[in-house]
Amino acid sequence: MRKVLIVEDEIVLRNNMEEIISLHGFEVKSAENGEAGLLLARHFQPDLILCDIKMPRYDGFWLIEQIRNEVGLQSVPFIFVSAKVDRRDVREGMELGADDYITKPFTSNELIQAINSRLDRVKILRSQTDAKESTAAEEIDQKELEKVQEMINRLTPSEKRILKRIAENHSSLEIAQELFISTKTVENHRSNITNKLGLKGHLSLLRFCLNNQKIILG
Amino acid sequence: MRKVLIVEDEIVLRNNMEEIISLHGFEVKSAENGEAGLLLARHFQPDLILCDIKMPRYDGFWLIEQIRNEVGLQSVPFIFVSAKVDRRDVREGMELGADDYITKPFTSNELIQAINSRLDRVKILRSQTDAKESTAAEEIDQKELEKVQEMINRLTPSEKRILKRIAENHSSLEIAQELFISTKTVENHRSNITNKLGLKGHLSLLRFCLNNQKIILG
DNA sequence: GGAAATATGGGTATTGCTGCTCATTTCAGT
DNA sequence: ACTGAAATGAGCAGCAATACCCATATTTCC
Repeated sequence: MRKVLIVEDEIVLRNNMEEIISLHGFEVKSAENGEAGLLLARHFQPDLILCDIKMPRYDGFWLIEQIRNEVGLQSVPFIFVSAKVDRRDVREGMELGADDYITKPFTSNELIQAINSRLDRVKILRSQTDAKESTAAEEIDQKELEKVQEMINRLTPSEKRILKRIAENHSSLEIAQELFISTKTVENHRSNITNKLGLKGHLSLLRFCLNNQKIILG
Repeated sequence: MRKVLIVEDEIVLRNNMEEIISLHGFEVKSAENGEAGLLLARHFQPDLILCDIKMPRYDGFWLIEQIRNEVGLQSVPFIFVSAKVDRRDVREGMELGADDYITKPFTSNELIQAINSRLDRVKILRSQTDAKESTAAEEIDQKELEKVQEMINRLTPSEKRILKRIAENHSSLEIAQELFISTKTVENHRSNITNKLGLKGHLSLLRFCLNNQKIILG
């Protein structure tokens, strides 16, 4: 389970965020200022940090500088969550190495999607290294591979989003919750994808996705 | 020398940005819309992409989706440079996998610092990868692999026979015909296999087989 | 401004996989 | 011969994926 650390001094907002995030399947811990946040980050080892800026006893700018200078923590995605909407604050936060900057007030939708997109982004950047290993075994059906790739590229953005998640072994219900849309919409997209890929029959799309996992996920 | 790609339709701003960035020691190329940007990105292989949103013939949102879906380009830092200051535009851009979002008008200082902080950030993320996560991930995979192999070996001959055919993407009906037994028998075996492997829920066995195809088939 | 594509949502039905219980036959083992 | 595991087969229930149908917003393109 992905671990999220919240650093926020307002207790109401902190509890609110904790609830939203844990309801979406994350393990959550929180601290109320920068100093406590750093100590907690060291032994909680979160997969992502959400952090306010204005806090007593070392603010968010202080915290991110500590995090980014600490070997074990410097690669953790860091998202500022702040009421400071001033352009200079945003720029300063990003220049200190933040990965995103959300301004208050925000919806739960925005929060969760920000978390997910940063986790996705980091995942891609970390898996970068594996991009060379396509040599012997996978050159069997080079034509097939390209054909599949081309077909996938003809899909619409939403369809691609959903296809990826199917290949990641998520059910329609899970995908619907992840994308904040109804299960029915996901299933409609699945039907359309199935048609566009020229598939037929029960479970054909699921089988296709699991068989072409590597192609779909990149 | 670091390579920067600019995708921007306004010619004045484009030239302006080109000048600023190249004066700071980067190699710069530019395109005037999303489609041209994608083609240029493919053979220029930039270290970072700056991109406007509002453009004729495929906008910035389109471009980032193409970039993020293309194996060779998906890890390139991508910064939106846009006059669209609406909150929803910013959120959409970040959710599509952008690494930063600068609103116009901006100073040359802001531009250069944004470029440098993203290049720094990506460098940290990439170096962290090679250090620990690849080896740790491989060890986990190795353990998982042995665990799976052992579980499979505890199955009876008939169960193994059926498991292989499931991994080969055959349906219960097909397996039944291949082995000259009734579909019901195949399904009974499937249930038993699912139990022995500690799986639960709908389609769990099918997903397991397609995910562990290589282990099961040898 | 109008047409087309896309995204979203609903309804209904079918198919195939899974979870249970049960029964019968075959065959190996101390 | 008796025990127990394995293989075969069936009935019944539930669930997820697919295949159709439909409607309505929004966006995009010309």
